[in-house]
Amino acid sequence: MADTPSSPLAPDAAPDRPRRSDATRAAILEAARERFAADGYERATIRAVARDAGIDPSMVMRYYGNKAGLFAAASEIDLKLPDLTSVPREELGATLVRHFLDRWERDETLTAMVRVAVTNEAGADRLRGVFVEQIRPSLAAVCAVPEEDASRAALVGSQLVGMGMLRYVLLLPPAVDLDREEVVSWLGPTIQHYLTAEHP
Amino acid sequence: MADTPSSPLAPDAAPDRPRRSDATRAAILEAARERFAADGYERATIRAVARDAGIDPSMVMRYYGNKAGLFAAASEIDLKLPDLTSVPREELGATLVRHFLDRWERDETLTAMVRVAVTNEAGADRLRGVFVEQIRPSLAAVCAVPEEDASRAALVGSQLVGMGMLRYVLLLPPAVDLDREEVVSWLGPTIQHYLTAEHP
DNA sequence: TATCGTTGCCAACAAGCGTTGACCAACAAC
DNA sequence: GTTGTTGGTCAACGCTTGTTGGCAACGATA
Repeated sequence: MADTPSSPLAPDAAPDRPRRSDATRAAILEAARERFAADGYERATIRAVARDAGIDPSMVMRYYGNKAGLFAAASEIDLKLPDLTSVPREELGATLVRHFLDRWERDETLTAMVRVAVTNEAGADRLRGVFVEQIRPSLAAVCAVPEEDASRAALVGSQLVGMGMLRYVLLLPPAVDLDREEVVSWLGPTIQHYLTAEHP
Repeated sequence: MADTPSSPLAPDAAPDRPRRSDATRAAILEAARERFAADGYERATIRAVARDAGIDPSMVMRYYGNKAGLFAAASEIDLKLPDLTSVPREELGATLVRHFLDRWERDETLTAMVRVAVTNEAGADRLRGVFVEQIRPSLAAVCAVPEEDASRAALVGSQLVGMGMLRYVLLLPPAVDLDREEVVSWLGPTIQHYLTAEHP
């Protein structure tokens, strides 16, 4: 469930020499991200991904091993969270909200991750991994009570994920209609509070 | 997609006389809620629901028409939101948070709805319906700026749904580990603010 | 030019799905 | 006691899915 099929190439220590199939691989990944984002894990079929990418389904299998491997590759994500210690303390909340709105709107990876995570255990693992490896450490650096970093990060995450759900996944009209800076000015202080308050 | 198959009984105006099959129907619904909650729409198979209920798959079809009808029946929910106008104004937030934690923990209906809504359009409709018909009107009665009732409700919903996602669906450890009153004392003021602030 | 790994297509497989219709047992009404 | 209705099983259908293996064209290397 967690191996790297890559391709029948050099068995080891091959520092990723460019392959003739790189364009195809990229097309597959892009199609996969779109399908996973639109349909979730089960309804996103390998056949549909292949069709979108303009190739045969068996190519997807060759390059990514199986459906789980395809999702693993398509859901790799680096949130690129900024170094929060160099952000003016009173702008932490707004900065984070803006960053997440950006990340959510740049491509469909986050939507795909959430849609899959909700009904697929491997997807849920992936999302928890993002939380543990990226969100939590980044927030810990500026958390008001260092030993509460996990729960504070969970609170921040709950507000950000919740807005993402309503606005980008469920497409609830009043959430979609909020304009960007409106979201920032509402959620910013909330995040700020979860992060910097000494006590609830 | 939106008819009521019920059963081959009186064609109309039959005020739901008890049927001999009521126990079976209830068993099917309970099994369905569990399966939808655990697996989402696609992976929750009619065969599995029938197995859990101890009957034949074709019974599910007879009583609920098809899979969509089964979900429609299993996802009927009344949040039973209290009349917020009779809640002391400064306790609005805490009251709402407690109510939602209760509702989420009483049975698996909410988890099922969220799990399905994320990958199934009918499920998403259902959840948006709950928002429009139950959450929004209830909150509108106490909204600080009446003409902003939709966006305020979306903000409140985003925080509540987000915590529900992390705590009951994704089972993110630090969100699961928060104890109840801790959640109330963090989210309460947030909800309170979204609801009663004149301005972000 | 001959070789060999790579890229791609095609056809098929086994399994699982939602759904259907025929059929039987128990009950209720007359 | 017969008859019609209801509750339930069984076996099958058509379809889609993930996945596999064989085979042909291509491109670099020798």
